[in-house]
Amino acid sequence: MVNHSHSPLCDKCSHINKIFCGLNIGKHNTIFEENKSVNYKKGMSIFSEGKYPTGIHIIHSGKVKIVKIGDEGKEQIVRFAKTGELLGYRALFGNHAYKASAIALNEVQICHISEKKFFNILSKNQYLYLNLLKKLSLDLGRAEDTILSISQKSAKERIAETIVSLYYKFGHDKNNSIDVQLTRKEIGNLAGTTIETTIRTLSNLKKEHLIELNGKQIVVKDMAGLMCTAHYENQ
Amino acid sequence: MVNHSHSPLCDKCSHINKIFCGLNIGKHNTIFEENKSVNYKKGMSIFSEGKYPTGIHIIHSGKVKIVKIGDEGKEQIVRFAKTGELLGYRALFGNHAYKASAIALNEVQICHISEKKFFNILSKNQYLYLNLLKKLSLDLGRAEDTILSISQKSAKERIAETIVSLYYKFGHDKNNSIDVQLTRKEIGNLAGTTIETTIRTLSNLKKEHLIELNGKQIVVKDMAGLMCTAHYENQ
DNA sequence: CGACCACTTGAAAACTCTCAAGGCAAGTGG
DNA sequence: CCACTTGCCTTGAGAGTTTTCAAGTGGTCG
Repeated sequence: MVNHSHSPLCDKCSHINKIFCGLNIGKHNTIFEENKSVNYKKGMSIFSEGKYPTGIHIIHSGKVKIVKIGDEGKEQIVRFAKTGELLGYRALFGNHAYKASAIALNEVQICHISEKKFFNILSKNQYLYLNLLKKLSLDLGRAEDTILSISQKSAKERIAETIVSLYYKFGHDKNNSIDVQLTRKEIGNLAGTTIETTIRTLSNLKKEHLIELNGKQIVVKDMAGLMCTAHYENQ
Repeated sequence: MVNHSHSPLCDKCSHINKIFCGLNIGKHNTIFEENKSVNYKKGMSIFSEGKYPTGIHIIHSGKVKIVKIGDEGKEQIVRFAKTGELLGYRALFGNHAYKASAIALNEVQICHISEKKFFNILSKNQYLYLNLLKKLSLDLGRAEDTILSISQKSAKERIAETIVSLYYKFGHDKNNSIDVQLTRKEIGNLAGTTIETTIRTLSNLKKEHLIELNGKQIVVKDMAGLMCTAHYENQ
């Protein structure tokens, strides 16, 4: 299933990773030189809900969805992560099993740092703590925004909001086509609704000339209108 | 509005606060001796969405709800905090305005530590970082659980789940009466539903002999049944 | 070509919300 | 002490949204 490649060595991560960016070059090498990156194909899981963490993961390249499984096996996306982000540190700090799974959305390369090594690095680089605290704070803030949205907004508002979020999270090309490919089902569960409602709503947004749809590609035609529809407040 | 009392000195916090519990006695004094505790009456806000933090707050005693305000001014409770917990550190670490408000649920005493002093303490007590990371990790996990619940569960399931959560968060007396008084509206918005649906659902749960209602007092009569109704999985 | 998967559409059913009205208890002012 | 106000709780009924179920399309892959 998993392809262990001996190159590239993951000192490359040091350049793409915001959280580790302050480490000096010498230290970089000691962190990453022994680590191998691991490749995951679309749909493969990087870690799974219920398992125990053995360290942290750094996304060398690619996009990942963090999902939880509900009672009837229905998947719920709680977050995305992309190149340069850390995964799995929450379970490590919380000292418990993973409470969600990480699934590759496309071809993903992951570097793994063992728990021991990670805490060792932490103890020597205090600002890393601050970076992690900041990251967790932002994630928690976003999660709470999501709670607010799902609780109080209509399906249409939530889907419009979801599109805006995806636009900012994953970026877009010069045509404003969002740089991520999700199924209708995934968009629906991001917005906390069913696939049918998602399809109907996307259709409506298209009719209102707010977006354009080309298969899985979503093109934002009228960001202001979308934000207005979403009652979007936060960046 | 606010009653500044010069006693008790807040070194008392050191005993009730899990996050600061490892500080040695000498350091305790330097942290807390200059701080005054502030009293808040029920309904008063300790800090408000949109304002900028000047430090962190420690709940010396009492119960607090963390709320966000939705588009139409509708309140959404995203979290509770009680005696011994820290408030407002997220905005501090994230380096942004408060994204939610903290409202006293009953008589609350709060100690405030300035930003400067707080970071100073942090820099000298590395394990504090770990405690905070752990706390944030758990909060994020809980927020994501909430997202899952609100997205996938019915109103009845969510209200049953809310009762179970309140039971564990705030504790209960020997009769299994939950140790917090919330309005129907607050319970509803915790569960992500309206006051009417909340009332009807609580009624149904009572008819099914899962709970007993005495005004705002909720007594758990059949925890197993409640958990089953809620499809409750996590502690 | 057939199987499969994702997408789409329609119609009915179910759930939840909204609106309206009334009850009850506590607090206020005459 | 009583009328009045206020806030919270409760119930009913209809409206509205969203889900569910069913059916069908289109594209891809072996």
